[in-house]
Amino acid sequence: MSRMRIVVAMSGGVDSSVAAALLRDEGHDVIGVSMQLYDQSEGQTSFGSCCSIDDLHDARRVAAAIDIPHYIVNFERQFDEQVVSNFVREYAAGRTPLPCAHCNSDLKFATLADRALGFGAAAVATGHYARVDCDAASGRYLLKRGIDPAKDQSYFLFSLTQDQLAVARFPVGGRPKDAVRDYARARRLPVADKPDSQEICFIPDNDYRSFVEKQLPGGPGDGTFVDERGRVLGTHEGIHRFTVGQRKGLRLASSTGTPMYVLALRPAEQQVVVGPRTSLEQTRLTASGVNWIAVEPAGSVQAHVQIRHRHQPAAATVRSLGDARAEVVFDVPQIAITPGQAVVFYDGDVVVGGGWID
RNA sequence: UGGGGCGUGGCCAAGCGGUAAGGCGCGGGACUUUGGAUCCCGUAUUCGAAGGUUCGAAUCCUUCCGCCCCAG
Repeated sequence: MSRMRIVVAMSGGVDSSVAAALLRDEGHDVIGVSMQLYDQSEGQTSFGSCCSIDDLHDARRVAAAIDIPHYIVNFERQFDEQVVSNFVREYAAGRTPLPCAHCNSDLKFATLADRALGFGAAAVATGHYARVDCDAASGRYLLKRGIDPAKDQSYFLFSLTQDQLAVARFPVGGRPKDAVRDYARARRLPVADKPDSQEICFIPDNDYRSFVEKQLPGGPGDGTFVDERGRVLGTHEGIHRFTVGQRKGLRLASSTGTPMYVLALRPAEQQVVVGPRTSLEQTRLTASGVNWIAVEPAGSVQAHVQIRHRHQPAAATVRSLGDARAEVVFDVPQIAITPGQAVVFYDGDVVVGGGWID
């Protein structure tokens, strides 16, 4: 690979730090950039876990350790517009958002990529476990799973466009997590033994409910729990507190003695429909905002389809409905198909495409 | 003080003579850069109290205590 100027999005975690180090060691002209995504002036050190002031500091220390310039860009407004507001809006609408995917396609590989061009960079790198290949035959860029199946993050990247993939670099995608850790230690990066981040980075104390409630225009609306026949079983304090497939926190002791799960959310009626686990099984779904990465199929294609992060891909038939919509029919019913989550179609390691579950 | 019903772990609740289901909640664990997601494990030597019948009772009998309903 020829030497080029590359901007690396540094979160302060191990993966993006190693990504920067790897590129640096390959001889590229690397520029570290960290995104400031919320107002730090109020002294909320616990705002989130991946973008806190401590993380920014870690990123700066890593940049110094590998001798690259480091900048902090202020994307508070964009983050709020692209990610946070969508997150709140989705919950209010009875859907379960996937903020990480929006952050990737709408912020990191959009706003940040634009800024990178301003630095004279030719590519944007992140610490995601995924790979990009260029298909010689079609000339299209392909998104593929990371080598380490346990850490693969291609699911969160399904909505990257060809233009975005063209400039995307995922230096750790071809390595197992252990190797990334080892590299960080060998390179003496100060974050080598930092724990992996998890949960939503902008939610303090993992309390997304309070976060959403503070931003809901009319505040949380009370509603009822109903069974599949519509019988009222109890009351709840807001539809945003639930997601399809949820079992815990319902505080409903079923009369049948079998666990109750959330089957669906009805925002118009503020109803949470609950029922037995077997009622969570569904064979079909439709998706919107579909992004075809490899190629949009003329007819139906067989694929392995993932309906949530960490979901074991399931064999299914995928059909384009046109207008960025698609239908998926699984060979075997799947548990808890959840509106708002991403559905991603795979052909082996290759992401054929993906969309948002209706 | 006529009639009827009921008292099972923090809560709901099955069992109705054979040696305490299950759900909720709680505790712990696994998993995890979405989901107070899911999953796994644990959670009553004891069934309001005391006697009795029985090889054996939470389950049958007696008495007492405490609730609830109908009628007065």
